[in-house]
Amino acid sequence: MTLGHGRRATIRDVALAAGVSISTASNALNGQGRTNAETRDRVKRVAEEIGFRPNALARGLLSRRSHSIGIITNDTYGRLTLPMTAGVSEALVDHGVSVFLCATNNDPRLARLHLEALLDKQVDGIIFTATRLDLAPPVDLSSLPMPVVYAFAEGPDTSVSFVPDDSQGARLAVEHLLSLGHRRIMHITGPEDFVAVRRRAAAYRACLDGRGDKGEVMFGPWGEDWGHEAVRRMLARPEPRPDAIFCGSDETARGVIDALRDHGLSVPADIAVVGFDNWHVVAAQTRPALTTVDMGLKELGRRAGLAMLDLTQGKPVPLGIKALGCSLVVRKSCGAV
Amino acid sequence: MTLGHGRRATIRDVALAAGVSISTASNALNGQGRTNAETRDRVKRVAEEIGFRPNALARGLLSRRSHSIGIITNDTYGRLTLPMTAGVSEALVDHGVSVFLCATNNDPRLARLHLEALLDKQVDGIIFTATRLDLAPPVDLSSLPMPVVYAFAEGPDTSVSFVPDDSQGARLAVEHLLSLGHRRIMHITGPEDFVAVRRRAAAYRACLDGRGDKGEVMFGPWGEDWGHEAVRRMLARPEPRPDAIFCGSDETARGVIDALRDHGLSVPADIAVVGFDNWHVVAAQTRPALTTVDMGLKELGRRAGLAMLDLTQGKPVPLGIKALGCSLVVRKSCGAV
DNA sequence: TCCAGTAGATAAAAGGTTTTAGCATTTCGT
DNA sequence: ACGAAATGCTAAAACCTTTTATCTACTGGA
Repeated sequence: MTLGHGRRATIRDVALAAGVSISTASNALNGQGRTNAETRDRVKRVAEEIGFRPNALARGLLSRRSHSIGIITNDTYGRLTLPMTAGVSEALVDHGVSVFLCATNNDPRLARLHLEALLDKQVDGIIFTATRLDLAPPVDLSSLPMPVVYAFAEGPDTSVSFVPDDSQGARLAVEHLLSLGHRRIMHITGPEDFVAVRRRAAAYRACLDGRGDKGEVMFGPWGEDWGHEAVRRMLARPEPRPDAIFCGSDETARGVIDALRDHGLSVPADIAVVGFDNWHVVAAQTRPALTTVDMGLKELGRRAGLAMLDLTQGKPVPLGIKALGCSLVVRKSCGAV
Repeated sequence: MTLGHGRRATIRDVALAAGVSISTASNALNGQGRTNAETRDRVKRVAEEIGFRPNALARGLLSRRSHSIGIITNDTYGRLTLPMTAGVSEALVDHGVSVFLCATNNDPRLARLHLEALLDKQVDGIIFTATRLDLAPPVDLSSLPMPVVYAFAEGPDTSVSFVPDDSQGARLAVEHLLSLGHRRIMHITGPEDFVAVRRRAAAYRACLDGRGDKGEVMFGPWGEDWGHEAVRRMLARPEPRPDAIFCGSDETARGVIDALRDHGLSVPADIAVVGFDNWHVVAAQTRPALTTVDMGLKELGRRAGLAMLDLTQGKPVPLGIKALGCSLVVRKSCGAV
């Protein structure tokens, strides 16, 4: 900043200092129009010297692109949101696009407020994100004048959505257990009204069905307590005991492992356990550390960000719901190498 | 939207539909200048009908206030950031101010990129947030043309910072234990190079010092493992055992409680335990549920947001570091009612 | 009747940038 | 040497809103 006053340098200052008109300065800086190479370099040098950066407001006013997008989420405490947001942001920051984060707390009033602020600010697009796949946005997003992308949420068929492939993730877990020789595999998971829970359970059953095994699924509330309770019920029944448990969340898995230990059963020696989420605080601290399915949330956000980028640039993007593969993170709770 | 084309309604459309000039429309909508009451109402009604909302870009260009601020954080996985951001956002959304979230991952290149995007977008202010109090921003924030507020970080004396009152929080924990009759209170905490750790330890010592008790502090890495290890060391020593442990984090506390159980000691009957963070996943799931210190992160964010609001409106805000009180969340791990 | 004052409305400028159309000047081809 | 084409630059319009200064018409007072 070699400008005396606090004012930010404008292209006018550049033009003045370089002894050219504003249009020439603009052309030179953007490589548009016909410009003498010597002039172009001089303008660029001067711009650099006085620290000129174009005002995005003015630019956006004209180009109708604000280079910002909004993320609307219903999640305040962020186990899912923040990795996704980080992914989105990472995909976009190199293109000069910034991200407005709007936590609605599932409150329609708040959501409307946020949405109006976003519309006023002429965001180039909106990404909607939820804590569960089958949750509708707290405000109508179906007829906005800009593209909408759903991440970890399923939008209408005419929009673009990215979700983790729960079926494939569940298969990953079950096949891992099968490959280690386990044959009596149980599934302890969350409430059946979650679509993700139903998909994982269905995939689990399908995996076992090939072997003429119906399997057994216990639905319940999420959380560690449910893991304890489920183990209590399981052990109260007649033999044979399962030799492996596939859990619907890392928290449940932790509860299961703790409960098994309390009952004198060793993991993985007596019973192997697999989780779902790869939520680091939980999975890494479980004893033994948890083998679990990772949904790749950051990558999911990155994909959503890239899709949004294409949409704002008018490029074609395949519509519908795209399921992204999960990966298995092998730690100690299954006894694999 | 009664406008045929996808175009957003402008004030020009309002003026046309109401049969007045653009200036009159603007005056009527904003209650500026002299306007006939009848005209004013008609303009407002028309604006409502065609769904007019002023373009924030154009407005910002003129008023030099973009009604957006940036949050720069080095935290990607969000245990601290997201509650604070939610607080900031909550304080600002009612004033039409939106929040850009910039996760820098502590990478200076990324931080510079984000900062430049924010400056270009003419944000009205920047809030810096970190995962620990004594972490400098990965990019120089000292001479920006807009106000900077530090939340959960200590900025220079000439700026405005909000941090949790670690000393008071620690006192809360220790006095709770004292009030329950415990007399041999240990402190198991994080690495000594964290300023928050040193402050808590100092407050802990000061509390005991009045009773002629030096206390004992064990520093170590954060995390559950350290809790286990610390308990092992503690029990390996000659009697007398502590009758209470004040932990520097909930994770450590959970490790401590699990380890005590493994060694046949009961919490709270044999030893009481207090944590620090009130990180719900950890504190609520510990068995027994953890009594712990809550730093009020959301409130901290709210205060930072309000301060930013005042700053952008030119109101005076007291400079320096403001320590915000913590609160004690009583659960089961101390045996209090 | 004329003047001053006021109410109500508006034209124009400003904010910073990009783009279009157009103006000189030089170069090229014949 | 002359018209055509290319080169280098610029004025002005456009994006949308707010504000200032100005203009018109009317009211009331003398």
